[in-house]
Amino acid sequence: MPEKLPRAFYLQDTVTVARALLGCVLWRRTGRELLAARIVETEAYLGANDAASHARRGLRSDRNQSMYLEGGHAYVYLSYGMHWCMNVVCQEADIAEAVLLRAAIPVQGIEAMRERRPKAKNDYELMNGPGKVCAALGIDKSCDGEPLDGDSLFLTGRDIEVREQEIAVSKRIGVENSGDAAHWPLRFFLLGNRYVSAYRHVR
DNA sequence: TTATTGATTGACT
DNA sequence: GTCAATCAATAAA
Repeated sequence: MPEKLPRAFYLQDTVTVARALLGCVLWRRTGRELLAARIVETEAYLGANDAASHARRGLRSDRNQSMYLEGGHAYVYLSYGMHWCMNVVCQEADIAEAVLLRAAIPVQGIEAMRERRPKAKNDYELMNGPGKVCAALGIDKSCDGEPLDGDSLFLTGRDIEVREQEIAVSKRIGVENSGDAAHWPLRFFLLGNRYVSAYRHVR
């Protein structure tokens, strides 16, 4: 079992964390199952000054309060009233920056993932979207605010090499109505990787 | 108080 | 390409 990422990892610049998370592995234990997924797509959300963030203008609510935790915790919220999405919280407490996990490759427990994602017709559809990552791994409200070095939810470092030139950058998805922030280059993914979301647009 | 809007997904034309 | 599902947060009234 690789080492869990240390707390200091999450206190780096949030864009640095978003890039560094590519290739890292997210682990989820539910009962006797231990599931693992390699992250291949992330998006950075930069707190109060980011119009696309749930914490824009310093907004606080029951939903987003875990964004204000110290780096190294999970922020899990319900998207469109239906789908859970998971963020990795960054920065010190009260700085609401986070990285959305948008896509991953199955590493362990793929059969359990297929059961949780019956609509996936092939392996690259299991977790090629933020709601699908949470569905496949059984991540829901119970994970919100949880530390990322615990027993049921944790992250370990890269188990593959990732060169800087393999990291592609684009604007974020689904935030068109956020003014200038809609165009900020804060989405990061592995170039040409079949498991990323919206693959057809960036092949 | 009511209306609008999503950090999405999947079904359908 | 279009659109509905479904609900919490926010904006508007």
